[in-house]
Formats: sequence, C-alpha cells, structure tokens
Amino acid sequence: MDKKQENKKVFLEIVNQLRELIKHEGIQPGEKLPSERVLSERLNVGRSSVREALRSLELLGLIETRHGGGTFLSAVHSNQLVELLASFILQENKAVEDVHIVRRMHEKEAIRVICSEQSLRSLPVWESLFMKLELENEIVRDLLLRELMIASGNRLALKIWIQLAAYSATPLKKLSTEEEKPMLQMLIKSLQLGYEREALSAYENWIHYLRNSSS
Amino acid sequence: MDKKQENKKVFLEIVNQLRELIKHEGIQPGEKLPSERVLSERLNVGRSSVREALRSLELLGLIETRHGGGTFLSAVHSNQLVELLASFILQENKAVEDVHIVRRMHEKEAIRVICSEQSLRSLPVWESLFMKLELENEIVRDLLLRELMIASGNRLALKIWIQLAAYSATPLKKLSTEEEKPMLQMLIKSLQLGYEREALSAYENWIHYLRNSSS
DNA sequence: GTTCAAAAGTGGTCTGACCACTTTTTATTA
DNA sequence: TAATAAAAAGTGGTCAGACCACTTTTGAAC
Repeated sequence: MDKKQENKKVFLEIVNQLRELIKHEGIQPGEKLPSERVLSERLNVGRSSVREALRSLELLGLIETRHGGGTFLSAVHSNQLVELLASFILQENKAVEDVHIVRRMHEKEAIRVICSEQSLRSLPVWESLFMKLELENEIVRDLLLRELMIASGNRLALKIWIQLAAYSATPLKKLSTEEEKPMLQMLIKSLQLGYEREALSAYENWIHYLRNSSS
Repeated sequence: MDKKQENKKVFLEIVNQLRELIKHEGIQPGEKLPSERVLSERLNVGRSSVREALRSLELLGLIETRHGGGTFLSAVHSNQLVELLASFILQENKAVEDVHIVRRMHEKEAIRVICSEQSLRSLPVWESLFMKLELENEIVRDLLLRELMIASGNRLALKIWIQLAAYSATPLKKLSTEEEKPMLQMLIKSLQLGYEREALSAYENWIHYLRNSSS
C-alpha cells in the first residue's frame, strides 16, 4: 500500500529523465541530443521507448529530428513560444497559479468570442454537451472546455491552452448533480443565447466551485 | 516532382490513416479501436509505428489506452476536434492573425487585472507614461504595453506576450498628436481610476486605429 | 587545398519475442 | 441452475536485433 500507485505512463518518466539529462549536460537550444541508441543505453530502456518519449517531445515542439542527422533541441526561431512554455511548465512548478490564471483567461476569452458570433453560438456541439450533462460523467468538464477553445477558432490559443491544460488538469471527481450541473447548464445556455455576462458569470462560479471542492 | 516529398513525418501520415479508419468504421467516442496488432496489419506498417501514432493521439487526448484492455476513442464528441487538431498538428497553415488576437487578448486581460487592483492602478509608472505622451515618441506604444503586462503580475503571461510581441511588432510611425494621443490619455486615466470599461474601450479604439492607419 | 567516394553515424521502420494486465471462456462446485 | 474459480485468449508495454534511407565525417587521390 505504501507504494504509490503512479499510473504514470513510463514513456512520460523517460521524458523526465531526458529533461534532467538535457539540463545536466547543459544542452542548449539548437544543439544536438545524444543519439537514440546512446539514450537507450544511458537510460536503461529500449530504443523504441526512447523513440516514444522523443515523439512526445517532438509533438510539443521541443525537439526536431532530422533523418540521418540527429535529434536537436528546438532552435529559438522555429518554435520559441512552445519551447518557452515547456521550459516554464516542465521545469519549476512554483508558478502553478500563473498557469491556472492564463488558462482561465484563454477560456474566458473563448467564451467572449463565441458569444459574439452567432454562427459559433448555434453550433450543435453545445446542445450535444448539454445533453451529455445528464450522463453525470466527469469527462464533460474537459469536453466542454476543449470545445470552447476549438470553437473560438484561434489555433494559437488552442495550442497554448492544450499545453496549459495538460499541466493543470481538471478534477477527476464525479460530476456533482445538485451543484455543478446547474452551473454548466447555465453556462451552455447563456453561451447559446449570446449572453456574455451570464456565461462568464456561470463560468467563474464553476471554476470557483471546482477549486474549492477539490482542496 | 510528382513525388510527395513534403510528407516528412510518416507517423503523422499514420495518424491520418487512423483518422480515416475511425471515420470509415464509424467508431464512436468511448468505443474500442482495433488492437495495435490488427492496426499494424491493416495499415501495412509495423506495430511500433502504430504505437508512435497512437502516442501522438494519446498525448492530444484523442484516445485512451488501458493496459491489457485496449485502446479507446476518447469520449470526445465531434469530428470537429479531430479535424482541427489534425490539420493543426500537420501545420497546413499558419495564422498570423491568431498571433495578433492572442497578443491583444493578453493585453486586455492585463488591463482588467490592473483595473481591479487598487495597488496596481496607483503605480507611479502610469503617471510617468502619461507625461511621456507629450514627447510624441513612438516608443511609448511599446512602453505602455510592456508596462501593462509587467504590472499585471503574471510571469507566464508576460513571457508569452514577449514572444507574441516579437512576432507582431507595433507600428514604427510617429505618434499622432491629434488622433492617437487622446486615446492613450484616456486609456491611462481610465486605468488609474479603475474604469475597466472605459479603459478597454480606449484600448480597442487605439488598436483599431493602429491597424487601419498602418495598412 | 579541393574533390569525391567510402565509412561511420543516425533516424525510420519492421519483426519477433516476452511480460503484465484485462477480458473472455471454460470448468468446477455448491 | 447459478455462482465461483481457474484457464485461455486478447491486448498494451517493453525490449532486442535487423535492415533501410539519409546525413555527416573521414580519408585517399588529385
């Protein structure tokens, strides 16, 4: 029982080891990482596992791979923003609150955008989400937020949000019927009607409830 | 030249094939995907390549994997998500406009934060900026925006903004005395008084003016 | 010093194997 | 018959080795 049931994916553990290695070796952006075979040997894992970890980093824009050339820490020019975000998010976890604030800011802005666009308000996804509330499944939390970000139509904001969301996950506890559901219902309905103030109010109440109930 | 030489990332191609397969098979959110071995056979690729593609989808939250159980399509409602994310990840197009929008969003949020905090409103920097307007120097534009971001106190937001600002620089043309200065005066004064609506209104008028006059 | 072909290094992919875990099936028992 | 337990099948997780395609380095010939 003392053993923490860390359901963490092993390849994510390798990602962390890679981070420490990069930090320890002092590898700078644009410089080359050890080859997959060397990493495999030094981290005592199979090469395929190393590759899966590298895939994750590549998808985040942290590294670039060149066939036959090697793997490189992303240069500042290509994806400085992502590099910045990742270094901020992955390294020191003192600014958790900042991440939360920026994430909520993006979500609120998405609500504003959607409320101001009739075509976005009338998307069928809102009605679908409204009905999914009856399932009382906690997944609707992420679902709703993700759809908000997607519908707002800003890909950069979506990209930023995805990384922020990965860092500050929503609670996994069961959806509260008597407390949480009404807030979400109001949020969605206000959204569909274009009532920006009411939608934002419902959103903030919801976030406030989530923070208080999870602590 | 007929060769599709642009398709660099093969595992992203597999991601596309997986999307088509899901669509063709009519696999609904929450339902199970074919096993890795079956996918490997049907897509005519190695199982390791399938796994790398699945890793990408998993990192995006599109699928969930359960050890010994299988791979499941996330309870994400629409193809909207898959399509958008896929096209986004594949970087089919880059939107300069998005950078501008996100940058302005951060600036507006900074204004809101400052207006809501008496200690921030009373910072001497605003009065200093107000006086600098008389110099009619175009530098005050960047100066003002930067101070806004710094004063709002969110380090992550500041770092993001710095990167965004590097992509979409403010105009270099001379400060307009009869048009631009009044807007900035109103912005600063509203900020100091905590008039959020007026401050945001002045800000948006200003941005609108900058965009139209520079084109 | 230049040029260029061979060698070494590296990522990309496939195959097969084994393990850990889950689900299904089958056999046993009350 | 129904419940329970054991066995089997299915599936993801990981590793090792091999080969290919491409890039970089090396070194010999000029």
